[in-house]
Amino acid sequence: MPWKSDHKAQTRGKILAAAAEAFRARGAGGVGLAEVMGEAGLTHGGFYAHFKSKDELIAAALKTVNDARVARFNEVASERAPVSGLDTAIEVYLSSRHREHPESGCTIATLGSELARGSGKARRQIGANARAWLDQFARHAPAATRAAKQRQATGAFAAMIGGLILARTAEDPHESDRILADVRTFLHEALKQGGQAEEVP
Amino acid sequence: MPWKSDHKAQTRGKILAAAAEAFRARGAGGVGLAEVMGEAGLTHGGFYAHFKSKDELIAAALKTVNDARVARFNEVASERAPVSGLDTAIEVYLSSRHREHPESGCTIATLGSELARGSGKARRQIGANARAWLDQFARHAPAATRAAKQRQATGAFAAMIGGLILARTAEDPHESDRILADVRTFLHEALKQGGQAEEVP
DNA sequence: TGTACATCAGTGAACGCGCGTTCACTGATGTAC
DNA sequence: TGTACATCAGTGAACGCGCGTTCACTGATGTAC
Repeated sequence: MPWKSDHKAQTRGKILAAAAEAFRARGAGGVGLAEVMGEAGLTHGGFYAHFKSKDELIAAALKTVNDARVARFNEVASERAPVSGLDTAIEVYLSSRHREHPESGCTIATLGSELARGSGKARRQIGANARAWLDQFARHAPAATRAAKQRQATGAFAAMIGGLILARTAEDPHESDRILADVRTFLHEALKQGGQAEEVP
Repeated sequence: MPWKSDHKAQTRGKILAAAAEAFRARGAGGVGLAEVMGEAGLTHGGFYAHFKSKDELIAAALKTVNDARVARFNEVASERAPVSGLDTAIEVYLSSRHREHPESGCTIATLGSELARGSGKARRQIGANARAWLDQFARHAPAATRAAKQRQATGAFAAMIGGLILARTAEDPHESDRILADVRTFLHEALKQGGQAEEVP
């Protein structure tokens, strides 16, 4: 064959990386394919040799980036025991570093609302990304029962997503820092005190 | 004068109402001015007799709709005492009704991530909307001190926003209902048990 | 070892379309006589 | 009361632009002789 056997796969990887970064930074509807291809060092015409449509690119980029993020979190969370993995996630997620770098951050906080309005592959994948995190967080939640773990994971992830979005809407840096700190404290306390004992039918 | 004195103000109101609905349903970037004007019963050419730019329309629609929502919540919350206003907000916000009607719902959950990326009047207004809710919720939070009220308001609002977004990304209705229920329970317990006593320095 | 070839990843012009914005105009209306 | 007029809210064609997608092509490459 005229090109190295992994050449096309490598190019595809470059496109996916450029897409994942650009879409998170400026929204899926806010970034054109020409821009993504340009950032991958290519011209826009070659796009359809790699993906069937923009929708498919968004879905593939979401999956690639989320699988890597979930795997990395799993490693970090396992290392830090006996601190609960969920408490670790809260610290990393609700940090000024994450707030300032949407392009390398959580896909739900940046693209959740936009993609939930759609109906194609990207819509399905953002749902899968959310479910992957809920499952992962439930596995690392401090509560005793399966149902209580799931409740802690869902409540905490919801507050992380909303807290990050709130912090990003605030223009005053002090207000934004205050929001992140308040949600962190709120969540650590809620996980310490509640949800272990009773079942809600 | 050739038209009734409030005629133009009424038309402006129709445009604002159509805009607020369309932008929340399909995103600010996902709706054209021609569509907004059409839904207001007008042609697109007349737009600039009412607003200087699309950015200004978005900002004005965000403000109109949020002022009304905050005022309405304040009434409902005051009626329902001694149940805390924050607990009332949680029930209404994290409902299937709200999940299924983004076009008449919270502007932060639908447009927060998108507009936080911008830099014009719309960006400034979405920040103002968020601050208005945080202040309002803090006023209705059950904790004793000002700082603890603010912490409860911020944590709860963050979880409401993220919970609603998570519920909207889920395609399975049962999973979506489960998410809403779990965040509601998580928040009611957190507000019952935590945050009243100690100060975090 | 050197050359001719077939492959196919990548190029760049072109498509129809909808966008935000501008502008010359039209025609329904309240006022003045 | 009836008519002529001035106003200005609203119309609709036009602008330049960027979008997603298509397609005829080009030229760098590994293989065969």
